[in-house]
Amino acid sequence: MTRRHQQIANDLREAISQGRYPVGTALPSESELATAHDVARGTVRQAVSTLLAEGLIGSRQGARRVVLSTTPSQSFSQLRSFSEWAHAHGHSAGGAVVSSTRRPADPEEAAQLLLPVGAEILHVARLRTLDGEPVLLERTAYVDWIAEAVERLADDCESVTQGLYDDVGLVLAHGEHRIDAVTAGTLETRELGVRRGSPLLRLRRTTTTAEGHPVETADDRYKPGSVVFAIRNSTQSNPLARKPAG
Amino acid sequence: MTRRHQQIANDLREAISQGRYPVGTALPSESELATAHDVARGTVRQAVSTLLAEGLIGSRQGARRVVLSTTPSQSFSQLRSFSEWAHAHGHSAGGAVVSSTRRPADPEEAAQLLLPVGAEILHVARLRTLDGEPVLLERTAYVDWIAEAVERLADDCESVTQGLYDDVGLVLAHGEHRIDAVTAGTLETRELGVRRGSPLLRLRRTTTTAEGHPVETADDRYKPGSVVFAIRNSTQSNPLARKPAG
DNA sequence: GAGTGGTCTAGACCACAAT
DNA sequence: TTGTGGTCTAGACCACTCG
Repeated sequence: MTRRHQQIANDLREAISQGRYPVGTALPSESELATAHDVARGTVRQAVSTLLAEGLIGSRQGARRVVLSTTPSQSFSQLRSFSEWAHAHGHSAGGAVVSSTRRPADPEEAAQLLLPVGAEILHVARLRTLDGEPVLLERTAYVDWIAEAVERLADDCESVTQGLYDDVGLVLAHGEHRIDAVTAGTLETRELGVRRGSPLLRLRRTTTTAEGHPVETADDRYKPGSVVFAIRNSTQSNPLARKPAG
Repeated sequence: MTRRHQQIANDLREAISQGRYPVGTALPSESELATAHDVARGTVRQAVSTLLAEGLIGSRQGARRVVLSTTPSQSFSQLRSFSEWAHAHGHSAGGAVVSSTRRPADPEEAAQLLLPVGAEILHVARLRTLDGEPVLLERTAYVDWIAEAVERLADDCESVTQGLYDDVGLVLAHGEHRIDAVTAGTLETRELGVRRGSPLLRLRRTTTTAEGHPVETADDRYKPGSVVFAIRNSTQSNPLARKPAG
């Protein structure tokens, strides 16, 4: 079932990406859109608010909404799942488990997963490839109630997210991400084929279910030049934060 | 004037950050909040939708809203302005102009600023310090209609954003950011005091006015260990995108 | 001053979750 | 079955922008 506000948002998104409203131009007014789609004004407002949150348009009281960008941002699942993201861009994704061990959580992992220090977790290191090229080394700590399902996955499983959904119906709904740069260590030097000491883009993330229960916390290190992270923000919606390192 | 929905959002944000609703617990229902604040249900929904966008809470049809995090994210102005961010964290910010020249825009700058290649821009390199320590080398290209105001700023101007607002009333409203990792070059080696070839966190950003007119495009390179970028996202709101490098 | 988006109300019905 | 959030309506008033 597509809701009316979704339909209106889709229509606008498509019109923008097709160039009917170039960057800098104004969108039709709320009342015009309401009349055109035969809905109440509130429904139109709900539709444009999603485009606002996506950073596609800007809004100011008294003036018509303005197009800021023509390229929509990606879905959460694409951000979370390496393979889903790769496929959406026409690349093939691969993966291989480097190591898989159960051990007590270190203080950092315990804090991220809301567990007591020393609680048992499953630690998995995976090498991910894009079109056969290694681009990413991923170290993940899983909470124990999902550990068995993770261990049942094939070593070269292409999509961990999909595998866990198929097996136990797990749906990941929220994520917290921290991005910084680090130096390649011994493991990255060997697995990613980079020089020792070269820069890597690091993404640390903790993912939770819809109820807010932590499932995994990961440390992903990207080979330089392979991936860029992009954010649009504004006075009206601000997802990105700069933090002191720690 | 604080709107009623803002007041409700502030109350909830404060209650969450004070631990009245720990991570994982449920918020009161919409109708309870509506009764408690003596407003219509729509007003409550507007309030909780801002917390949803901030990633503080999660929401599912049929179940009460759940607290995901107790730490609010920062404002857009803090992200844009290095000095404002520093002050909010109890640090002192400094700056010094390394170079300032007018020259034709290169293809990358022209594309970001929606200018023809070769149009004149003002290029400024600045070293930014945190508590006296150099942490960031910033190269910015400004469009010509703001160039004179930028040149009027003091060389050790602490906040460029504030200076431009005071001088010509410029307000920056939207930003697009791309994050990756690069290797320190000659200039960074000298100014940031890092070893040649060491990793730097790079943030490239383009900022526009509320109307969507580009004002500046910058390339900021952070000393490793000085800052981390953080993002919260979910199936319900997704600001961050992963892009193939290019 | 006319038009626009921002706020707010008071209702209605539906889809989904919990029990 | 009951309660919850999600959708939608039809109106009202206000703050702001722009010609």
